[in-house]
Amino acid sequence: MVKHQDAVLDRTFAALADPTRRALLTQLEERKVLSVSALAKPFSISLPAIMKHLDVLSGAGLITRTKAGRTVTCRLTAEPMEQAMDWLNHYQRFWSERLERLATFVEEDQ
Amino acid sequence: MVKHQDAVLDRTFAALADPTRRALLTQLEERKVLSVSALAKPFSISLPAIMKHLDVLSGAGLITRTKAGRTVTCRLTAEPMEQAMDWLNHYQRFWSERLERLATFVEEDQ
DNA sequence: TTGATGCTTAACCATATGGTTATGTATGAA
DNA sequence: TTCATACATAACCATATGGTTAAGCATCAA
Repeated sequence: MVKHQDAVLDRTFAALADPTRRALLTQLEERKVLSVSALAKPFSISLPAIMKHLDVLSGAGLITRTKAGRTVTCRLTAEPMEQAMDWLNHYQRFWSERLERLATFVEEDQ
Repeated sequence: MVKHQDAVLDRTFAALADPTRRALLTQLEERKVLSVSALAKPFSISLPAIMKHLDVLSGAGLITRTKAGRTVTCRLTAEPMEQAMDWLNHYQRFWSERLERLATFVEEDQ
């Protein structure tokens, strides 16, 4: 059942592939919680466009939204990023190997 | 000039957002170099579909293709993944902080 | 209660994405 | 030379994506 994990990576990487969405996440990392309108303010695109980005982000589980009165506050839930990191980490080992092999080629040690 | 780096992340994350492309990269990590047709064999989709995925991967700089005679061999170039890792790493610090704060709440140490 | 604020939904649009089949081109083998 | 192999290109299709404007619905303040 790798399928489910696959879908998580699909949604996580797809969510991270847009600069506006990465900027939204960065905002949320700097100032812990923000309302939807506060999040939207720095951007030149319309509110509905921001809403769609937030839908994608919460669909990927990267943020959570809680409604209090008429304002919705967003906060990071960075856990899915950990899975993305784990996947990429596999390849970090690949570069490391390449670098090590290069190093071994120059000087012999164990 | 963050714009250029932005585009690299766009293309890298977008490339990684597809399970077929991730599978292709995994193939290339396991068996160092592979021809296009060898890469395509395990998949049920058509060769042109695979070719398009390879275009995306090399467009993101994640693979390089070299032609020898009539066969094209592909190999990993994992460097752009490092940038993706760096970006995600920023957020790993965020989780770590949260976990540390939780830990500090339980037991006091420096 | 009236109106502004904060978010949501709907309808629409252009372009991108991920796939197909069909056809073309160059190379290697017989 | 002839044919199969290995890859490339073209034309097409359905759906997804990222944006818009317009309109709607709660809620808080006056």
